[in-house]
Amino acid sequence: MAHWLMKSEPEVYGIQHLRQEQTTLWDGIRNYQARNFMRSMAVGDLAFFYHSNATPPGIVGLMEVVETGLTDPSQFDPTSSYHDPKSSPANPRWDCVRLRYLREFPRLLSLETLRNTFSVEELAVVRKGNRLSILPVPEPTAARLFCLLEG
DNA sequence: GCCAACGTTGGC
DNA sequence: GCCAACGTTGGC
Repeated sequence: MAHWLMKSEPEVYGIQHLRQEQTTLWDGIRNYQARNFMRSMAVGDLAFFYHSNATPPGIVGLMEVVETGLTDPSQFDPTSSYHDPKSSPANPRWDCVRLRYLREFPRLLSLETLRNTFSVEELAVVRKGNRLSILPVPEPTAARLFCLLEG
């Protein structure tokens, strides 16, 4: 069982939206590296929900991967801002996964605290200018995150 | 609003 | 295949 960090802007889709819906398709990922990380996810993996473009940015909750290998439907939708004209149902290029709400942490764990706690090797999100919206979290780092978030 | 980081595109 | 131009992400 692996751990991940997944970013979303709270004003677009935040942890509160997921708590209301309980499950969601994590669609709209249009970066090959992030897509490939989604492709290597397995059912039962856990993902830290990270609020980006927030004040302050940081980890706010926990999700579980409940379905993998899904084709992102928004790539075929001409009215969607995620529409990809180079993609077709016969040749889809973007995947997504389905996630389930697990819980919200009692306090946000800010990027500033993460930077003071982890090196870039331990947690890639602390690297300056990191734009990847989906990142793997090494197991030792995941264990320390749970201590910080719930201890 | 600014800017650093960096992926993508297109000319050659 | 190189590289400049451009666009996007996201912190500050």
